[in-house]
Amino acid sequence: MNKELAELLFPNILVTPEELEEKYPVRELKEGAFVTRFGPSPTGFMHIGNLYGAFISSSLAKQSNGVFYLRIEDTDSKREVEGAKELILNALEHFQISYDEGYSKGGAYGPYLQSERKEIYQAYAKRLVEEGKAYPCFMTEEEISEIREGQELRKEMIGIYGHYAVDRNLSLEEVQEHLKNHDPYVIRMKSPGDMHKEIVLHDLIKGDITLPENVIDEVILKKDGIPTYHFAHVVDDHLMRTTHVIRGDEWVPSFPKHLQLNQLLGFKPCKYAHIAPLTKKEDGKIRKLSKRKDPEFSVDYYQQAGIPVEGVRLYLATLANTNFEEWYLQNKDKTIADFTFSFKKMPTGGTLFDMEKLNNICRTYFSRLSAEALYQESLEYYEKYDVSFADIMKKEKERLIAFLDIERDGKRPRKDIATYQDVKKESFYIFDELFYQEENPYQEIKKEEIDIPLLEEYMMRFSTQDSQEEWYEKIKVLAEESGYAPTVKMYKESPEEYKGHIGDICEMLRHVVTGKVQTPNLYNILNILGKQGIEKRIEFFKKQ
RNA sequence: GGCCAGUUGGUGAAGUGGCUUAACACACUGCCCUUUCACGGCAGCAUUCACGGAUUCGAAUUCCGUACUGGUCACCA
Repeated sequence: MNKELAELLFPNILVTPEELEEKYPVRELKEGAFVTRFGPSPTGFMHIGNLYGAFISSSLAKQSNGVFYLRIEDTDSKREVEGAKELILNALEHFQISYDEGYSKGGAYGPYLQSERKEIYQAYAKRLVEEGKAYPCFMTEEEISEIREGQELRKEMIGIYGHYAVDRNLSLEEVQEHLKNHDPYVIRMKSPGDMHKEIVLHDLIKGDITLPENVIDEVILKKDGIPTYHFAHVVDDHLMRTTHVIRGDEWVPSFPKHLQLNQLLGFKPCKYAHIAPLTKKEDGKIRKLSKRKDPEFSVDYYQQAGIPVEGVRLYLATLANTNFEEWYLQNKDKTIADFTFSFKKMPTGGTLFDMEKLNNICRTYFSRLSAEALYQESLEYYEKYDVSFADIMKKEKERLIAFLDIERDGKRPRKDIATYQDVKKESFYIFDELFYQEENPYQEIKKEEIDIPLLEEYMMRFSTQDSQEEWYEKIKVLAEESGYAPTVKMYKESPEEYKGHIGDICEMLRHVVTGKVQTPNLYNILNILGKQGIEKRIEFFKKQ
């Protein structure tokens, strides 16, 4: 009778599970190779949390010479957002997370778009019905919510199970009757579970977690014949021969369902690793990053803000494995690809996403870059987000690179740049067309403290031919002649004897020439600007 | 409310019975170096690991209870 029921429900499904098993054979991979996947649903933009999961999954596959694939989980047409699939693709590409097979790329285990796999899911659903492990349920939403209310009132477990599963044993005739009336229905699994029994999830990150056995007759096929996440996950990850399911830990509570589904279908379950969600602090409370509420965590925010791809990747790596940061700091010439990630070093609790930390990582990253590389990367950014500055960059390439190259030697590179935006912020004063356009370039400094005649005297002696030592020597002489201490030490010993010290002269020069309190080595900057350039700045300053 | 997990400094965290008078990084403070700032170096920043009890010669690390935080209980993923 189950056979007849299955035919009644799925008359058009001819493909059998056996054929599918054959079509998608077990992958021939080396021992220890991971097959992982990224399974986003196309419901809007990608956010950093999604990227985090993709990053971990791909890293694990790559380092084990396995396979990482992209599967689009679009089983909810109501929530699907147009263009979201492209957003996912773009984000993966931008953050250099490549996949071996998957949506838009193809592969032997496709299709990788769940909406195109309807037949496959139904083949397995049909088999389950045949074996009496699943059944059509014609309950209406009203009936179900009525049951729920009663359950809440009696403090019972909520859901369709046991005697609440009234359609479990519908006769063939009753089903036919419903079908004749075109009553909508879903397919539910017939749970063999026992509420009082427990199962264990051997989670690769969190360790063993004991959970109650599933007893709920979970919906596996919705009324439109499309599977729920639970069913699609079990069928797909089996057929696509996934070895390790890496997903957010919000899935832990539904693991018993997945286990049971695997058993019902006769599959060997994958290994599971549930990663802790990225969280943020809001009003003093910690909560999971949400796609809907936190657009500032959207992946293109980072692009716009000029945060380098590698900086984000490095930060994701430090979050993913708690020992990564130390390793990276100690291995200055290595990259992420050289690091081996392990489940053991993944955080078990929620991880707070810290922009300041990201910032710092980017600083370190930029400090290791050559001036030329920094120039190229920034140029790409500005060509997209600030064309006029990109033009200046191209026109004044040598000048900018000379500037970026200051103090960029191996041992103690400067760390003033955290984003591409900082390139402009830190360098604008070397370009006349930017500097003189500023509304008030001297905001940061106290004008009355500048000794203009002294600076003018200094310019009489200035020469771009001077070496740094000669340059410094000239200032020293000037200091002595004009009542400034030639060394800071001397000034500190008897401050009342001097107007100030040599550092003050340097500072005045810096202020007038750049309008900034903080710059890289002044000697280099003066040389980039040239004698005329500096004189022009002094004249300009006098007019302010 | 049921079930599950987590709780170490301002922050992220290392740590799974003695090597911990708690690593490392960020932030902060002070000093040093330096032509200023920055960079860098040094030092300071939890005598204590949510709280209470138990086990033990010995616990941040094991067990029990309490509190708090988070996750989850859809024909969403």
